[in-house]
Order: sequence, then C-alpha cells, then structure tokens
Amino acid sequence: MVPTRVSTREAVLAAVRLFTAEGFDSTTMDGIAEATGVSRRSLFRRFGSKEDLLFAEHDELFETVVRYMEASPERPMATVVAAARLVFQGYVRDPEITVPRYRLVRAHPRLRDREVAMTARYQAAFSRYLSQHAGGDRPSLEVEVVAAAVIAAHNHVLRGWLRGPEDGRVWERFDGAMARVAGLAAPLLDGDDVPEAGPERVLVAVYPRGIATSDLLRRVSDAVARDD
Amino acid sequence: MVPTRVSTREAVLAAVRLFTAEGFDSTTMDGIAEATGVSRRSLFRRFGSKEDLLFAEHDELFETVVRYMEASPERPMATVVAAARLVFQGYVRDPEITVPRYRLVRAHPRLRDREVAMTARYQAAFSRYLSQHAGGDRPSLEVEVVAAAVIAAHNHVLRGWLRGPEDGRVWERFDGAMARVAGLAAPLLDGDDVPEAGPERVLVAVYPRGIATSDLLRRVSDAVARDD
DNA sequence: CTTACCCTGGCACTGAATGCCACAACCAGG
DNA sequence: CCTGGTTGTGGCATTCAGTGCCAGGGTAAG
Repeated sequence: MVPTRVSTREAVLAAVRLFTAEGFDSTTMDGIAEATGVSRRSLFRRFGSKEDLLFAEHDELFETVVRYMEASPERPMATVVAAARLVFQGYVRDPEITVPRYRLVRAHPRLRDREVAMTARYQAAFSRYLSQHAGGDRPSLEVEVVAAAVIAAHNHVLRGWLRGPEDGRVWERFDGAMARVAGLAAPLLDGDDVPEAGPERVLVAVYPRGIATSDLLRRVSDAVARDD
Repeated sequence: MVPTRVSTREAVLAAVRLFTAEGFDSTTMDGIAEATGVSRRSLFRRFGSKEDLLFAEHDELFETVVRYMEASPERPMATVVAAARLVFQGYVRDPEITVPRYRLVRAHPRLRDREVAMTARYQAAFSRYLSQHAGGDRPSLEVEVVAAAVIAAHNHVLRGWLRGPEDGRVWERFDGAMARVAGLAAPLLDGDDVPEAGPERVLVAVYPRGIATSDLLRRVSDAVARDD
C-alpha cells in the first residue's frame, strides 16, 4: 500500500481557497496541482473532476452514512434520522470547508447542481433503506415522501446554519425539525396498505359545487384516514 | 425577429437519437451540428452545453410552469398540485423524447445529476410560491417539506410511467398520489384553504372496508369527473 | 434606403478530461 | 537479498466541450 501524497481534506481545502480567491472558472487544475504539490494527472485520477474535488470529503461522508445504515437493522425511521444527523454533523464540524463552499455554490449554478445531486444521493439511500426494511421491492410512495421530507428538513436547518454559522442553537433546531418530520412520517410508514377483508363502509361527503377535484380527494383522504 | 433554423424540439429529438445510437460521451457536438443542420457554434449559443441540450424543452416547460403559478394567486396548494400536473403532462405527452432520455439518464450519472437539478428547480419554485402566499420572507420548514413531498410524489409516479409508458392508469395514479400528499400538507400549511361559499353537492360512495386508499380516491375521482 | 437588431457561422484558443506508458514505493514469499 | 505483483504517481499526447471575437445576412422600423 502506497500512502497518498496528500489527504483528501488537504486537497479540498486548497481547492476551496483557490476557488474563493480566483473564482471557480478561473482556477485551473494546473493551479491546484501546484498548490497541493500533487500532479494534475493524479488530481484527476483521485477526484474525477474539478467539481468533484470540491465535494470529495462529502463523498467520503456519504460512504460512511450508507455503511452506518446498513449496520442498523432496527427502528428504520430512527436510523434515518440519525443518518441525517451524521450528515448534518459533517457540515457543522468542518465550517472551514463547508461555509466558503456554500458561498461558491450559491454563486455558481453548476456547483449548485452538483450539491443538489449530493443531497439526492442521500435521499435515494434513505428511500432504499426504508424500503428494504418495509419489505418492499421498490420504494413506495410513502417511503419516498418520507425520505424527501427528511432531506428537506435537513437542508432547511442546514441552510440557516450556513448563512450564520455562529448560531448556537443549531442542534436544537435540527432536532426540532426532525421531530416534526418524524411525527409526519409515523402514520405514513405504519398503516395504509393492509387491505383486510370485511364489511362495506359508506362514505358521505358534502362539498361545494365547483370544488377542485384535488381538494375533494384530499378531503376524502382525510376522512378515510380519520375513520381508519 | 429572425426565425430560428430548427425548433428546440427537433434539436432535442436529434440529440436523443444520436445519444441513444452512439452513446452520450461518444457523440460530439460536431455530430449533432451535422445531424440538425445547425452549426456547432449556434448549438452552444442556444443550448449552453451538451447536457443542457438534452433537457432544453424541459427548461421551456419550467418557464411555463413558473408563469402559471405567478398567474394563480389563490388556493396555493391546489395551484402547486396543478403545476406538478403540468410538469407530469410535459413528460407523458412527449414519450418520444422523455422515455429514451430516461434510459440515458439511468445509465449516465452525470445526466442523472442534471435531471435531479431540474426537479430541484421545481421544488425551489414551489417553495418560493408557497412561501410568498403564506406571507413569509423565507420558506418555512413546513413549506419546504410540502414542496419536497409534492416533488417526491410526482417523481414516484413518473418513474413508474417511464418504466412502462403503456400504463393506462397513469393519471389516476398521479391524482391519487397528489391527493395523498395534499392530505399531508393541509395540516402543515396554515390559512391556505378557506372553503368558499356556493351550492353544495353530496357524494355517496359504497366501498369495501379495507380498500386501498389510492383505489378509493381513484373511484371518487372518476365519479366526480363523470358528474361534472 | 438606411439604421439598428439579432440570429447565424467560421475561427482560434483555453482548459477539462482521458488513455498510455514509465517509474517508484511497498509487500508478499523464495 | 531479489523477484514478481500491486498500487499510487508523473509526464505526454490527444480529444473535445465551451467561449470570445468578428463578419455576414436577413428582418423590422424609421
């Protein structure tokens, strides 16, 4: 095993500094190679592309999170929330990278897309995990909505922190948001799809003529849910 | 106004065909230029990049959807659901592009990221719209979760359709999923639904106990549609 | 007709990204 | 010690996406 010349973190840090100083587009891989002391060729080999370099340590975190979930076969929803916590911690613990990167991301649509892809990967991983532990072959609508909600809540709190990293109440905000989402998720992940045989029921709905069909369906959905 | 040499749709269609035949990476912009009869330079000017070319008509749809929402100041949640319906329709109505593109997207991580960025744009637009109509300066946690849920439900049904476009029940599935999400959203969002005055109608439905909620919603939807 | 505008195409150039090859460091087992 | 396999590394050449610049041509307004 040949040890790598520089750690991932060192390379990312150097890249973030250069991007911030000179702008993302103006910074060349030659420049980064010179700054890190690693050849241009090796940078491409290890990190794939200039954009990927900026998110390299985040990719490593993703691997960690996936392994964590795979090792947690019980209480799926709690595991997903804990996984989201790991991700959040990945940001909060390393503001030296994540905060300036957030500024770059906001200014650069291309980098923004790259970060969005990152969170989508988490969302897909959460969906897959929840689906497997519900015994489904493909993620159900409910599972995907829950995963999306967890990610949305995570990102909501995260963006707040990234705008003002001095905030001391981040973790309370995070746990509060997750509790809110978990409360939503519980009824979604439990009942619903157990079509048991039995006598018929009657639904009577009174509603204004001209109501949007989607609104009516929502009301019916609520009524049925209350009745179950 | 000088008319454009080829329509966006023609260009996208040509690109999709080339990508499918030769592979995305092996297809050069020179090749696309030759196939469309437009110079390489003009392709870059109009579509930005090789990836963007593949999603060009989708970008136009996005503009349409945003304008639609801006023109709908009432009943925000119903508007968002209708907007999602527009997006869904954009896919279903043009399988010649969307279905082969889906295959490309599944095979190419880079293209997948690009598509994810697309849906993220919708999600952000939905959040912004809901937030404005709730009188907030920034989207609240609730608003962002609802937007994420709508997008997740949309994508869930969409992926099902993309895997098997011959499915005749897509719209029922879509409306069922949206009704489910709208049911979730109602308690999350505050003053969104003021039941308007007007003559009322009565719906009586008889159905087996234990029926899947989505099935029930579909039946109700059909009945209302017949009655309108 | 003339002016302004805008879409178009050609050309040259930068730089990201990849394939190929050689080299150096480490780790077996003989 | 050395020998072969593995793995990270650097140099070199090449392809091609993407951009800036400029020139032509067609359209609409004055």
